[in-house]
Amino acid sequence: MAIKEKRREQILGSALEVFAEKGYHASGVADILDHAGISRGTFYLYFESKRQVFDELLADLLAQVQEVLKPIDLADPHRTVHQQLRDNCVAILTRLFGRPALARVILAEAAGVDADVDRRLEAFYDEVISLLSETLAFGQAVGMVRDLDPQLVAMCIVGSVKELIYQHVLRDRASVDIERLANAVLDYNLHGIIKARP
Amino acid sequence: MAIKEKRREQILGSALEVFAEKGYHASGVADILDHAGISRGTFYLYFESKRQVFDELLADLLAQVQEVLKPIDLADPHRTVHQQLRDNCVAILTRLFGRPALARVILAEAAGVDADVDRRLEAFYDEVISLLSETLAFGQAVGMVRDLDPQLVAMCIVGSVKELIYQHVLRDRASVDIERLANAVLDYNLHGIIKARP
Amino acid sequence: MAIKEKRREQILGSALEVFAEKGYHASGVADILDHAGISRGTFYLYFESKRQVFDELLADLLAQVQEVLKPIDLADPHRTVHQQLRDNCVAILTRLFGRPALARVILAEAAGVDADVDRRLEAFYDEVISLLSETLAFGQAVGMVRDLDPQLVAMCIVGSVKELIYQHVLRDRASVDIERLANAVLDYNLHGIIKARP
Amino acid sequence: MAIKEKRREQILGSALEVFAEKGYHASGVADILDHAGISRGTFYLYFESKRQVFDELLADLLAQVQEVLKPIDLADPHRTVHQQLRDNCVAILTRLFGRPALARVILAEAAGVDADVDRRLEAFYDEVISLLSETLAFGQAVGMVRDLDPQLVAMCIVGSVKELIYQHVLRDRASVDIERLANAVLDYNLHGIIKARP
DNA sequence: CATGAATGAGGTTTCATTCAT
DNA sequence: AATGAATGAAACCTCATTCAT
Repeated sequence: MAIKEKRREQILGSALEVFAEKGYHASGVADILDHAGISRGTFYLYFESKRQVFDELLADLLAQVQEVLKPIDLADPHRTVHQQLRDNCVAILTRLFGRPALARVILAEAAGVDADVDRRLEAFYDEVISLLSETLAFGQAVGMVRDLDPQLVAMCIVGSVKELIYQHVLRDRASVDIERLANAVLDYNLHGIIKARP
Repeated sequence: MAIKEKRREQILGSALEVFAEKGYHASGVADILDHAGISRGTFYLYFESKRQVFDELLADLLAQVQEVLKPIDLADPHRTVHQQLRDNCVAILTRLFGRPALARVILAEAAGVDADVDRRLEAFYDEVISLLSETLAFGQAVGMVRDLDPQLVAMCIVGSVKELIYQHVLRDRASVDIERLANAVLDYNLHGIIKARP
Repeated sequence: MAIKEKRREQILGSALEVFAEKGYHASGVADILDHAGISRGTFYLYFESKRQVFDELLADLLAQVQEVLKPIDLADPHRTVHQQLRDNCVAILTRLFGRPALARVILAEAAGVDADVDRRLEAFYDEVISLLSETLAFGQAVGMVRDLDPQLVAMCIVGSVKELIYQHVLRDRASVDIERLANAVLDYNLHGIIKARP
Repeated sequence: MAIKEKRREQILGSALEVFAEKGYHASGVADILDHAGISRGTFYLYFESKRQVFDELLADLLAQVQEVLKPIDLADPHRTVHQQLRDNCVAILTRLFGRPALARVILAEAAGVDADVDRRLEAFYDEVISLLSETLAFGQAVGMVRDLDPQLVAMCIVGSVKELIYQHVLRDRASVDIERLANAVLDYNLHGIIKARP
């Protein structure tokens, strides 16, 4: 049993690296096979198709991202809202830069794989945007957040984070200063770019 | 002469719609053929390969986007900086929402088509980010822009705009209120989300 | 009328050069068109197919060769048999080296074009071999020719001449010493290679 | 291991027969597939292209011919020069008539397949002619061979043998009297056709 | 007579998946 | 459980031929 699970993991790991390296369409089943050091037959003993492997990977990846995002608790006595936001930023950046392959696949390769995959990605981002949107609306209700369209701004926030990570994973800079990035994206999102009139 | 150019346009148009509809990999040359109402041979009379069609489309699309972006002129006596920024926003949104297929292809389908295409996209965004980054740095020099990392924030801005558009074309809402979107994304980028302490 | 015939000749000429240059299969109709400076439609106004052009060329070529070969007349009071043989050799070499393209096509490109063409070539060589064979048999009857199998030796003779020409056209040596070649092939065929015991 | 080699041989064998039967250009990969009783995919598992199959065949065939040709040893105490020549003739005729498809491909189908193939054929015949030419020159030096141009006569000899074989495989006469052919071609080449004056 | 854009059958090649061992 | 040779549907592309202008 455990051995079976191990094989699956091994194959998934190989697939992740291969997909991250060459993209889904440019990667043949043979590439995954070579990377994992197994034979064609074995692959289909554990997975139904190349597509299914990708599906499973994607589910994993999305779960990892979601796992890291913690809702903001205005009443938390130990950490200010700003600290919580910053922790969230650091956490997600840490996780994604800790597994650049993961980030590459989710941000650069997933789109365009398949109509199904596209729908799942869409659903995922929908959820993240919804969450953010609600958080923003709540922030408005308590007077912390400016007068803005929560839905639209939620999209913008998601986009700003995605692009920041995407641009850094793309150039696979091994060493990214996560703190600096977190501060930058947080500050940008909170205060914008214009210097306020004194 | 003119007829030849027309055919090319017709094929490119069909290809654009087909790629937007089904994605690059899921679209066969046959799909483009059917859509354009021409035969295999005709296609290869005008293009060398499916890949070349995509290349040409992409170049077109990127050019259209770049064409619309106007550098900010601080000394313009007729339009304030804010107006210029807003004009840019409206212009790019108008162009992309006016051709949703275009937006879909550039934002959702292009990545993962090919290593070459990926490089070209990367180069394109590099350029946009560089431009923005320089503009921000200049803004800082004249005291309009806050203390921030121009490079990183440029990425964030690009991401926020991309995602906003992406989310709207994805759900192909025929009627988008461009004014509202432009105002939202501009306001977000200028002032962030947090209500300033009075 | 005359103009029509001229066009045909022009196309045939172009086809001959193109086929000689690149071979039948490697030459597209387009190559012939380009060489002749005419358009696709025009070509099919004068010929039914690429194949038909080749057929016509081949017929032409074979006719030219046959035209040159004169039967040996033992009773000719003006020229000895040896002179007649030598004249034949010189004549055929002159004609073929005068039109190297022609020689290339008949010797190197014709085989393998088509089952039909193969049959026609076969028939042509059959005829030449038969003629030679009969001449040899007659030569034996009058005591000039050694005891040998006329049919087999006819084949050998044809082969020796073909190869000699083939090897020279292949390397398209512009200047071939026809006299020397004629003497060599004639001497070889008459006396063989072994020095007779004195 | 052995099984893989066997498949290759099987495919090569089928290809040889198909090419011999219909010629290179008239044969599709499908014909080879049908003949071998395998599927498209299997073919491309063992060969990169139809062209490569032909290349390999041709190399094989040329090697077989070359393998059979033994240089003449004037000092051989066991076999006279005449015997050695005759053995060579018998050997090459035996090998080629033993595999008529081989002979057909090498003599009738190879020319015109491709510029590359043409070059390889040319190189092959060059070598054979060179060898023969040197042998003739040596024969002259020791006084066995008449006064003749070794290069040209070498071409003639090659041509005579080629044509003899070609004419016989073309009509695929299953039963050829190799002894008779060998004697005929040898006698022809040694002594020519003219009865020596007593 | 001439044109050249259009055609489409047919060829080659790829690759995810199966199955006998 | 594992293997890897075999499969064949489906993709891409070419080019001799046609036909509307």
